Amino acid sequence: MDDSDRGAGQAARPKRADARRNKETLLDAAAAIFVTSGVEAPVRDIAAKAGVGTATIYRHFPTRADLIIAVYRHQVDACAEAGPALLATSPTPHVALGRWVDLFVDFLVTKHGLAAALQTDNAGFETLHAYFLDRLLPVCAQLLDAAAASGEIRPDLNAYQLMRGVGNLCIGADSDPRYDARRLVGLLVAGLRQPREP
Amino acid sequence: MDDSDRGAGQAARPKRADARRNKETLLDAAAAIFVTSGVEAPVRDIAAKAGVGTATIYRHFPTRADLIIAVYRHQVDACAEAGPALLATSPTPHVALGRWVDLFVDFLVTKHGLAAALQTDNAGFETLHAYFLDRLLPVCAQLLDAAAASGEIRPDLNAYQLMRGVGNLCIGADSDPRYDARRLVGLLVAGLRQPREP
DNA sequence: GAGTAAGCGGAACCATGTCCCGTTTGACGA
DNA sequence: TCGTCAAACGGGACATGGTTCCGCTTACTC
Repeated sequence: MDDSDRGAGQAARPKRADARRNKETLLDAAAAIFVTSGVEAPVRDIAAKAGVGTATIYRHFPTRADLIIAVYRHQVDACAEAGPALLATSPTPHVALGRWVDLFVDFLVTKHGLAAALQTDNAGFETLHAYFLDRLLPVCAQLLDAAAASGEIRPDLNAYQLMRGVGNLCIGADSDPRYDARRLVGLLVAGLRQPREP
Repeated sequence: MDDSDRGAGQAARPKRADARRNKETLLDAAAAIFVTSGVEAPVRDIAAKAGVGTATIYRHFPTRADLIIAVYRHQVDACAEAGPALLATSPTPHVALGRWVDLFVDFLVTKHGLAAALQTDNAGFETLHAYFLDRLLPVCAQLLDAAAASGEIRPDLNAYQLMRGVGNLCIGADSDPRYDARRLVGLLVAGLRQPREP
């Protein structure tokens, strides 16, 4: 599952061995740089760290979003797969939703600048936004529907808005010790709860 | 109250008439550009619109934050002043808090890119962040304290976190019809409510 | 009306994203 | 093993946008 280029899917794999090696090297370099300088680090820095020219980055990852997606794909997948599992093992759907959102928040707040990149309307990041949505929105919707069906929460907020809200709340959560995104997200999810049956 | 340079405070007023005129012109131009291109619009665009050189902008407004603050100062002041008034005229402190937050959200979502600029950690925007905090945090704290004192909400969230949360939720609220920041903020404030006395 | 310094404009400089082009090199058939 | 050649490479060129510098203009003072 970690040799993403080989075989399945419509992704064409590079023919030359050095190309594949460079792609790996770039992924490692990018991951390292993202940790220290955030996901908006200069392209040249990543290229330098990997010991390649800038064009090589663009050849393998046409947009920055492609690079970010490639670096975090496994973790996003893991988050997506955790959804149904949580639903199955949690006492109630609302608890499952809360746990899953916590997972998502933990992922986001540890990736310097990722939450901001997700929400920015700069060109070139729609792909990133779209990827996250594509991968996580169905999971979120499933949890939300289950919680709504059980009557625990008000049924009138769609998954998209919840995901955006959570993502937004995570912006800048690192780099500001006074701000606790988990807390705020917790309040937001609490606000979802059905006041009571009248 | 609209000739901000004259007289009071420690703000030095430009001596020459053309300088004062240019400052006004720049404020008008910036306000117009902000509406169409957002608060991150290129400096050259604003200068061009005002018919001045770029250096003139930097002479009057050393950082972009200074310009943004100058453009929106009146509206921020109005929002700050509305706080105590709402507290006095609303049925309960929690209602006052909700109304005030709505006011703030309405302000933010109509200023393209302002919420994002407030939260970005790019250098040069700390001043902006600081100004908003300086002006609005005390008001928010007053409302929050009143609501906590009345027992309507849990008392353990400070005003800073609330403001950041609200600000964050407003990011990108324009430019995405599927996302309704007012709604999400409403849920957040609802989540603040005391569950019940046990 | 002349002197002077505040203020001005725009060119210059720097950082960064993006693209192009001449060169290198891995893959493969002879 | 060696020759061929297109894939892949590197780094320089270009575009954009923020910031600063410098020679010129002009509003104020006397």
